[in-house]
Amino acid sequence: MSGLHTVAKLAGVSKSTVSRVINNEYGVKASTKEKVQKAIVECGYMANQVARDLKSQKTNLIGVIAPRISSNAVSLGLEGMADIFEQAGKHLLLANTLQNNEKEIEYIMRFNQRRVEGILLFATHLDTPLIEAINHSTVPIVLIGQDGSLFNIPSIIHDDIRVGFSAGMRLIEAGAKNIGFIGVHSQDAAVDGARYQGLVQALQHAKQVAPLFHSHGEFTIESGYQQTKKLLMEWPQLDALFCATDRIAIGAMRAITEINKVPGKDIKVLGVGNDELGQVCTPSLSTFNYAFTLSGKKSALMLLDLIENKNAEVSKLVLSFDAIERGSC
Amino acid sequence: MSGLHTVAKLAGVSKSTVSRVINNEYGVKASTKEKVQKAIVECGYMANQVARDLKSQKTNLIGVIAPRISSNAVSLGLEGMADIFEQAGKHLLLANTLQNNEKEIEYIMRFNQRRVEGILLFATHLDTPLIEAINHSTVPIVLIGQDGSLFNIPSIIHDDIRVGFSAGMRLIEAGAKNIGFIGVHSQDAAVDGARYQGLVQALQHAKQVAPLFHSHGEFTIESGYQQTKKLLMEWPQLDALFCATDRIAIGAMRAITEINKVPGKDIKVLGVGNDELGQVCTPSLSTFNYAFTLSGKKSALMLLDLIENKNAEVSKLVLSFDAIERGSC
DNA sequence: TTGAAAGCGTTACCAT
DNA sequence: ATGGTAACGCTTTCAA
Repeated sequence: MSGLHTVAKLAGVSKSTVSRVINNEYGVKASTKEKVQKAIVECGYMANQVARDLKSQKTNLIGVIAPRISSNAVSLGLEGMADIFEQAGKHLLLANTLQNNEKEIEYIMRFNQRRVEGILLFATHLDTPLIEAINHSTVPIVLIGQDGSLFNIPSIIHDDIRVGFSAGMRLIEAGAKNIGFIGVHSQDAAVDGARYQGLVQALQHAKQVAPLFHSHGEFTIESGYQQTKKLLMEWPQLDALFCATDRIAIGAMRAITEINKVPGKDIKVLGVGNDELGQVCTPSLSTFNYAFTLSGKKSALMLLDLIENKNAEVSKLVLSFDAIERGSC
Repeated sequence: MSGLHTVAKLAGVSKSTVSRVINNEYGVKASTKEKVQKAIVECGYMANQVARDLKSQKTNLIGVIAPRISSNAVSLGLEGMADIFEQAGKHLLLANTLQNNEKEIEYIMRFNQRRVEGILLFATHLDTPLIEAINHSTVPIVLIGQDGSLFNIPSIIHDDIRVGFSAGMRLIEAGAKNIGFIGVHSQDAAVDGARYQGLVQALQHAKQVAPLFHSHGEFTIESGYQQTKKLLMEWPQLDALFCATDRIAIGAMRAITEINKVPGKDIKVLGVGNDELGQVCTPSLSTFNYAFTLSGKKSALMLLDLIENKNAEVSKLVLSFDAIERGSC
């Protein structure tokens, strides 16, 4: 691939002049400009962004680290941030960690080496090694999905405690007395911890007995199904189930249906996220609408702000949600 | 951010020596190695990959261009390719075009400027400007979802004609006489064109009348719903519907249910893709399993092959599918 | 075992 | 209006 040098020789001018033509700078005679442009097409010149980045000390690159690209929260979030960064002229460097915590840390380092201007991190946990890795990062990092504000990490989160609280209130209003909770792994402070806490607070607030159980599993329909199957045996008095995600809730409804109980009648079910799956299943799933696309946009804007003004104007942003009333509660 | 130079001064050695230590090269005295390593941590040195890339003329970067990140086909495909590239030590540069054909071409150029080693392009069409852009690319490009083999563009495609044919046969065997087709936009030769063609061939093969209609719309549930609503008025004799995607089929089933007909009984419905939505809806959707994750993996492998051995060993790869029998047919 | 210097492809400054 | 040259941060060759 030919460089500036080749073009210069071909056009009989200096590299400087070619550079000026390429960058549309003033002070180039029209005739030489043409000569150069002809030479450019002749040898199929294509600017080398790597060299430019080195020279200008600016890459226009943003790193994104996700635990699972194909999940609803991530793929919608990606879509939102891609939109913002596209407008800002930034390119996206994407890493899929498959929930591997070491990879997460490795990519923070690799992206720093690549001189990205900032990193967006979809998090499903937040432990000491990760916090340290984030603190060691030269470039700003915005956390999505976990609250890192205690450690001075700018974060975009959903209102997880309040969603748990609202869920509790909705179930109580629907007449539930024996409420269970199905979460995910316990390291996930947002999805597993906060949503459960909110539920507990609602029950206390309404002077009801504490939740029957707090079960832990995966983010999948299958996991929701398997857990519920067992839990139904164990807790025959169960009359309401709050699930940390819609997929879990959908699995739960299948298990409930299988023992000839009716979700929404015998056992109320509530999910979180407003996954499209909940619209088409039977009964349709009552849930909470989480603004995933918006979380991507907001985190992108926050990161851009952090990149431009080195000091953060906002250190934490809590996204609201809407209750979605459907068949299961 | 401090560079090799700073470390060198701090350790009292030359840049060359520091470079050797960083890259674990032989021939550095243990004592100096230690000195250097101490200096490295002291000034928080972090290798500059941009400079390395420029020097080595190698970026380990792969560009991915997609029309819609959050779609099933793309997000699963991304997941598959991310896995392969991670193992190969490549990083992913991601662009979301939102179906904007010009952006597609723009990103092919931008990625070339960034000196990516190859590009993976999820395509929903293939017109002359795009073909030319691909031919002008210095780096290899693999097409996903459209057949570019006529133009010598390496492609990974699904067996779209055969899926249409199979759909036709399935519907005929189920007793259908009046079959309609709902596709997408007509520029999508794979999803709209090939799947319809296959259906036509099946009907010919079985000596049945041609499809009642070939309708065009979007890739959404809503679009499937709206189209079907109209089509049901227009074609009261309709007893089977082949939809180019599962989402369209799900929308169609809703419209059918709304006029008090039963999908799978009064009107057979078949989709394509095996979206999870089809598992949970009622009736569950009969469809064809498309290997989206695999398409990502295969395209990644094909691209890597193209990057290493400049000549392609395989120019086109057609992925197979399985029939999924559920409630709607 | 170590260092000096060239060079990767740009841009920017200083001359002319 | 144009050219020469240094510099961005690194690797690599050649010498010492």
